[in-house]
Amino acid sequence: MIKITFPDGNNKEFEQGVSIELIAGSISSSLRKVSVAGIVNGELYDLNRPINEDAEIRIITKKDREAFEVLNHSAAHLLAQAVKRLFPDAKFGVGPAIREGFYYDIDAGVQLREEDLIKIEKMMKRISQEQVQITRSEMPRAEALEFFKDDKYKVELISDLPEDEIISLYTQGEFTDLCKGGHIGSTKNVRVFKLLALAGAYWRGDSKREQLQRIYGTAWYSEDALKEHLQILEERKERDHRKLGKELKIFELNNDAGQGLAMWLPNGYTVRKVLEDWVYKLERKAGYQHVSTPMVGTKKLYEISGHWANYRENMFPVMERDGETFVLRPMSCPHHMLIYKTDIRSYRDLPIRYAEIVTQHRYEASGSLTGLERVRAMTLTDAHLFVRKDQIKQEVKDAYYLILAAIKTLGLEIEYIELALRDDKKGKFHDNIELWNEAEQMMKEILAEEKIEYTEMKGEAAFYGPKIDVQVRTAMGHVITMSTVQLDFLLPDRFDLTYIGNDGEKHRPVVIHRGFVSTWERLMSILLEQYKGAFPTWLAPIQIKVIPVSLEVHADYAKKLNSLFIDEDLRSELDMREEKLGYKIRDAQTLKIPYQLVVGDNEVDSNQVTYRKYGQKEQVTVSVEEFILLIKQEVKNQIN
RNA sequence: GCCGAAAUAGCUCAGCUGGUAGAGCAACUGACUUGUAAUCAGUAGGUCUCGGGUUCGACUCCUGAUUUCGGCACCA
Repeated sequence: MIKITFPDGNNKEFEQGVSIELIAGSISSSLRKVSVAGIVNGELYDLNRPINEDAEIRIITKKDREAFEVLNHSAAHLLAQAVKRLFPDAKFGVGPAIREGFYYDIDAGVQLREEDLIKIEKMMKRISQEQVQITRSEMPRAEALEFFKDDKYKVELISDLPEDEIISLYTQGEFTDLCKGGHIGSTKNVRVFKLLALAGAYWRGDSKREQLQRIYGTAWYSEDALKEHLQILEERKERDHRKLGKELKIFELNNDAGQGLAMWLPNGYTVRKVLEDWVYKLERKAGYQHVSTPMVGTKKLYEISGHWANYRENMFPVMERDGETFVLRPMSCPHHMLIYKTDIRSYRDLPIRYAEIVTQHRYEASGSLTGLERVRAMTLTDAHLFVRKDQIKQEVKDAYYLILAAIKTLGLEIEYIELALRDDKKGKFHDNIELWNEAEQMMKEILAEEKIEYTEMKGEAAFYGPKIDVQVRTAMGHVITMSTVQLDFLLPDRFDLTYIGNDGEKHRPVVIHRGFVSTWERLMSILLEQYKGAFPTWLAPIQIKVIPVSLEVHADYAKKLNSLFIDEDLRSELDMREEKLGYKIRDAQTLKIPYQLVVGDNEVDSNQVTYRKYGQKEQVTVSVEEFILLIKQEVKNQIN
């Protein structure tokens, strides 16, 4: 007999070799029906996998997050089996469950086309109907290498496992896959699914290696759930900043201007200017000094910093004149280093915080360009903090909390905080391991002291140091970096930055690089998606639309109001077109203008306004003074 | 950059198996003069992304390029 302990601490004796399915059944038959797998001593177990020793278990039912993973993982196997039937030469990379479904990386022997997905999906349905048992087996590593000898990808995966590893396999009918599990028992349980996309994906994420074809799909426990998911995918398109940016006239991308070179339209630039002014004030209050530096610099400048060696491929082509070579500035740290050097610095001067609204150019790979999210010319408020070592922690924390406050004001949700560290594999990191360890250790201490939860990302650091990245999720489901605080012990060295300590000796300052709320371009894309284009009043390009009921009778009053609002520093527009009232109202609503004012006899007679707030049905009538007060309060408090 | 797909009027889209294009909205003109999501009528608008080819004839088929989209890689 073995002892099975449940999550609530209770335990019960079972025969050795009992399974999750049997345990669930012993509790109730209804529980058994909704069970899909179990966690046994921290490991994911199939329903029928024997449990041979005392164990803490948790039964996973269809409602649990893990159940979705199990189903989708099995769907990936089903996909592979179907591909193998249709393309017998097919070889397989990896096929995991992901956040919203699954994928499998496949080398089908031929180039798959999108229309093949239909055939593959049909085959999957057929295999599902065959109700093939999915069974687990284990074999020693050497045997597994022999078993998979025809699939070079699997061989490579197995070869990377330790010598003494027992390899687990899952077999369904004629198809066997290398896999840790767990799975869902039978192909009949993978009934509701849809293949969504065909894409390229480099083997092992390495662009120097072969490119496999990745098929994405999603599997659910019911038709309704699948339908709902597909509905969500549709609705996301409504939030897409590219669509909203066009509808609301925020920005324009035109090939004659150049790929990834966005133009800000009046509405977009208005929002950007509000953001710029806001951030400028925040930085001033936080003790930053603003500087301004040129958009072009010598190649030499970036050779000193090390950016030329690391990123020359991602810079715009060089310009040469009179024996000098120039580049369009891809970032601003070198300039700020030089500004630091304009004077002898004392330990009493530090920290020095330079901020700048910087336009920078990067020749991003064509395939990575995405609306305003990823562009080749971008403007951001960049900052470099020059600090003593004993000031690092406080300055990093202050910078971090300033970022957090800003993100909160913008009403954005943080997906997670990432600590980007170096790893041994990539060659880009500078080679002073001692400095690296010190910097990484300090970042970890800061995060621990502030009780900030974070995810470690090895190999994601900048070449000069570790960084704390604030990640947000876009409407389309991508995670992108919003803000960053980076610790840099390298560039001060390269630029030979010094300050005089209280010992009278020269010391090296440390630089903290800070990206505040990404670039204005990317921030705009995030905000558009966040607000679905309905900007809060303080950001809205047009805050008020004044609509006279009758052009003849109410035009003067409408004009008077509009001028009054503009004098009060509010962004108001007048709709004097010869159109029907309903038409103008619809137009104002479509443009998602926060305050829509319809003025007619009632308002003229009483010197009042009747407003309708965007997103609300009700109409409110107040005095003009009251309205101005109300809206100014809202702007001042940056209410979302 | 790589893999897959797409490109038709300012915008959103239709256009069957090849016979040189159509709708709605927007624009313009005129009429209507309006109290909370589209008034009516008319006019104009297109090298069907750009080259090359097949064909009597190409928006449609083939081919090359460009851009966009979905991914991958990259992201100082």
